[in-house]
Amino acid sequence: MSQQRHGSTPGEAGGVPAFPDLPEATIARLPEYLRALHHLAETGAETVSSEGLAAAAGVNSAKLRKDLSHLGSYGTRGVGYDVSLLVAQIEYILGLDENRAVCLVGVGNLGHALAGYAGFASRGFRVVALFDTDPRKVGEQINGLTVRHIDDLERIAAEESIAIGVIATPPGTAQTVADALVAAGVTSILNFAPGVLSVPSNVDVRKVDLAIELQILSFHEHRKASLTALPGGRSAAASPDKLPDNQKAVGS
Amino acid sequence: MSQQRHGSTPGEAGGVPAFPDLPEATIARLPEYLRALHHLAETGAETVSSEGLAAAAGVNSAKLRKDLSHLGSYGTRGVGYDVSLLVAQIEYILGLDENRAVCLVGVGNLGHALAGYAGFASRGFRVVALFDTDPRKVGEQINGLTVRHIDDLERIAAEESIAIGVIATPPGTAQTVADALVAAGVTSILNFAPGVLSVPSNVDVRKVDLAIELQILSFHEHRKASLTALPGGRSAAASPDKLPDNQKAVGS
DNA sequence: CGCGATTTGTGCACGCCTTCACAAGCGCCT
DNA sequence: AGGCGCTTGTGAAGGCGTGCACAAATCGCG
Ligand SMILES: NC(=O)c1ccc[n+]([C@@H]2O[C@H](COP(=O)([O-])OP(=O)(O)OC[C@H]3O[C@@H](n4cnc5c(N)ncnc54)[C@H](O)[C@@H]3O)[C@@H](O)[C@H]2O)c1
Ligand SMILES: NC(=O)c1ccc[n+]([C@@H]2O[C@H](COP(=O)([O-])OP(=O)(O)OC[C@H]3O[C@@H](n4cnc5c(N)ncnc54)[C@H](O)[C@@H]3O)[C@@H](O)[C@H]2O)c1
Repeated sequence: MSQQRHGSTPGEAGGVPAFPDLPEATIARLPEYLRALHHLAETGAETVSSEGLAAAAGVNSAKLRKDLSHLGSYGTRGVGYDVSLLVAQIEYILGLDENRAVCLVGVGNLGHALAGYAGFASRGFRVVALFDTDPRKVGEQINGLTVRHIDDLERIAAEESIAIGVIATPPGTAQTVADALVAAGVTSILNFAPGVLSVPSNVDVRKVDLAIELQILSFHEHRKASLTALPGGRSAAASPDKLPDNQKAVGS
Repeated sequence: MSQQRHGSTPGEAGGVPAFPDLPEATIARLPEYLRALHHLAETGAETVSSEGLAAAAGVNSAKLRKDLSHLGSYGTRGVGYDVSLLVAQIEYILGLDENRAVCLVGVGNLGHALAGYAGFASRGFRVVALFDTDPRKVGEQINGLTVRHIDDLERIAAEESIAIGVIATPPGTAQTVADALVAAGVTSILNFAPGVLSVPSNVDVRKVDLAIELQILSFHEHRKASLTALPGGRSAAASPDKLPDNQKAVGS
């Protein structure tokens, strides 16, 4: 896609793993590997083979090995990967050891659910602030956090060093909120409102759109239906796949 | 306007547009085009240029044209695309004219928000049933729907011809729920629980994982930080991009 | 100490996707 | 009618990602 291209930086010493520029597709899969590894660690496993980890993460083992090789991983031939070492490696690469501060804007239906979600904390993030404009919402306590007015965004973002913002407001106000986040120094945005955000090139935006996911599924339903309706179309037995075709990475 | 190439099924007559097999990347973008088109239609526009629509959808105009060409679209050179015609085309391809029935399993924090989400209905779907196992939840009314016990899934799914199921239960029960959905005849699943689902090959699964999205953003934060810290790294001015790099498609 | 079993890391080929660049088509204006 | 400007549709090229297949490395055991 766009940025990387610090290509070499040959002045970097060989000891510390510097900063590899991984393929987008790879970094999109690392979180899945990480989750699988945590699960394995809980079961007491100390090492995993690429085959085993790949199965747990739902990918091809060759792909997994190539992904891990990109981050100069330490596996042992004949044995596999050291689980805790690999966890540490991936967490480092993803920057999860920094326990990043996240703020959430829009405490409505969806925002309320997100604010109470335990998955944030357990996966390396701290929700440190909630914002809304609705005077009935401002002041409300959710999960130990007080909902603030969005006018306080800039001040609080600076105080808490917030780098990531989540937008859960109606579509019409999403761009305004995004602008406010950017002005407050946020450089990564996760957007739940349908629509395209325009932000400076140094800001990353990822989007989650429920309806899009459903529509993609709907397409496949449509396709499946038209296949079985066709005389030439082989029935279900025709599918020669190995994996239940998902979104690739995403990247989606 | 030739448009053939739905590969096989040569017995197909030329009149009806048959069923083109679109690239995955293309179908992942169609919903975004559709949303942009609806927005344009509201503003009264009757036609759009590929440039204009591409901007509204946040993609490259060449990519948009190629995508539309795949579905044998009706554009007019020198003029652009007829908005309402294109809307109809895309809705047909995505199968949205069938107003598909969707069920939601797991009416907790997240499920409650989803059940009340208006975006389902406005984008081509009907939420026709809610399921849970918690006796305190079963019987509850949400948005005009009664929460049913999951044991009723099979019966209701058959009655309502439910083809799409949404999973919003804890991760530990997601596989069980998926199995139940499959047994009930559901062939498309949208999964919000972290983890990998295993399903028959004729069932499509898409996954939405908040934490993964955040972790990908975290990676980019990490990368950006290490760039500015590096002596050789050009500052923000170095980025030569045109679009704020997002997840691709696909991919999710 | 050597051998075989096992598993990683990767060179390579292939296919998909993206992007450029431009000819062909269309409407409008003169 | 003719020409001109605009926009689509697409051929071609390049890049990226995937998966195969295998050589290299490591361990355990005899
Ligand atoms: N509810 C869902 O399940 C769901 C699912 C997918 C996507 N979404 C999307 O997520 C967004 C939120 O959905 P919702 O159902 O929670 O809507 P909602 O109306 O319940 O909540 C929106 C909240 O945003 C607040 N808000 C409005 N403008 C604001 C501003 N400028 N700054 C700060 N806060 C502001 C409102 O006061 C309200 O509390 C919408 O864009 C929706 O399309 C929702
Ligand atoms: N809350 C969020 O914002 C959020 C965000 C991202 C992902 N998730 C994921 O979504 C899922 C749901 O999250 P939540 O916060 O709503 O959890 P929750 O505990 O609030 O809700 C889970 C619901 O599922 C029901 N349930 C449990 N087992 C069931 C079964 N076998 N059949 C039917 N229903 C069953 C429970 O009774 C409960 O009502 C989790 O997997 C979570 O990781 C949640």
